[in-house]
Amino acid sequence: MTLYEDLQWRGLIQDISSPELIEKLNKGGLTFYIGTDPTADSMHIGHYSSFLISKRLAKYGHHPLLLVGGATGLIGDPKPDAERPMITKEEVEHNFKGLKKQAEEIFGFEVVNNWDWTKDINVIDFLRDYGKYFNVGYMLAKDKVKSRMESGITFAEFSYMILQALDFLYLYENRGCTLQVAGSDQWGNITSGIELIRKKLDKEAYGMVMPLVTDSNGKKFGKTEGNALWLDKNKTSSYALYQYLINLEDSMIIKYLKMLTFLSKEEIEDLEKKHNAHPELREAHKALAREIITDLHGKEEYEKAVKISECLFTEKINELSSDDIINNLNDVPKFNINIGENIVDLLVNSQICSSKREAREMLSGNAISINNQKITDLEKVISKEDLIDGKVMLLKKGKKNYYIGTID
RNA sequence: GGGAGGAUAGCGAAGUGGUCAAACGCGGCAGACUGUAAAUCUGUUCCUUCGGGUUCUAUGGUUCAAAUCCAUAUCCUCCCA
Repeated sequence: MTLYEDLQWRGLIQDISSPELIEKLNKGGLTFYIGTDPTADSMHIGHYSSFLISKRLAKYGHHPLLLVGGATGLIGDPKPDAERPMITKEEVEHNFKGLKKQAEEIFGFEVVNNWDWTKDINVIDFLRDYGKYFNVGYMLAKDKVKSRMESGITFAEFSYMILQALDFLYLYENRGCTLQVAGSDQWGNITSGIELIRKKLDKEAYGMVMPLVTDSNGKKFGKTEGNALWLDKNKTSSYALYQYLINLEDSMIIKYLKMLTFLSKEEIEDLEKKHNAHPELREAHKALAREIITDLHGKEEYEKAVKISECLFTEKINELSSDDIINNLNDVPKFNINIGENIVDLLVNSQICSSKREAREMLSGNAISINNQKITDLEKVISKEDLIDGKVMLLKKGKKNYYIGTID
């Protein structure tokens, strides 16, 4: 199977700028880049899904450059709905450092920063050297700009595409980079860069975009409400990641395996058969979790996550000793126990519930259990009897949120 | 600079003097069913010492009573210059 066929089979190609690219991809030897802006100090699982392409292409003999936008992060890529809030330069710098380190650790390729070649361009040069190549009509026709004409868009964000085009031009001229890869929402920005290169240098550059990874409801992969799934294991534990992956909906799991792992066609087809025969065994889910967590955090972390999950979600849970809990479940969220405290106060103080009202609601709704025993008594007071071996407490909220209580 | 319109809970959006802690939809959370899945159904979704308390951009005002009326400010959108 050629590279292009492989990418196609995995569902990773939404669009390419020219059919010539197919042959170039299959031949190898291209320098290409994929970028992101430092809007947070850690990447999340969404970044992983798109940046993974760098490893795929590298395997076939291409040269990846990872761009973290220290300059573009200060401006903000227009979102379809609303203007981004400005973040401070210090914040961007802080975020940049975090992302750079992560990108190097996880993907292992060179990281470049567009701040380096953008910071010294003055306004006049910017307008003459780049602005002169952009027709406003062309810019207005871009989807992202169009969708913002009603809700409003500032000149800063409007100009974003010029900055990104300039990046591509710079990398083309200075690093021999002829291809930019990104998620499909970047299509407009990529074509701007291709146009700029064509107009200024009379040279052909290429673009390729991947479809956004979404679930059956069109929701972005990795977007759990509230907290993102960070790649930094101190922000999102391997266990939390494992739980997320193992709980993905069945109908999407094969698609995810293709897009997010390096498993071969044969291996995935085999998993598909197993999955269809016995979906409740979640073999495909487990394979996905294994591949991703091992790649991100390493084998040990993965095994730990499996172990914790097995302890908590099988019959084993009733046989756990306090030592088992302390030694094995260290990725499970913790809280402090005060003997003599009312159960409602405990839930609020430990931030398991956000208010007493909610805590009472949970209790009366059968949602709370201690050491696997349902608690419904609002007046319950925590005593030594509630601790396993007098040391720890295993508290569960809902069906799958575990917390471990310890005494100081 | 002139004119018009707007700002309501996480989001979208009703409400234009009391019956408003504020309809409805989405999202969230929980329960049932299951397989730690999806779909579906049910409940819930400001805080509370369960008496009540604090909310509808902000500040002042009118009124027995304000999300609702008035004034000023801030922000946003559109149109004209």
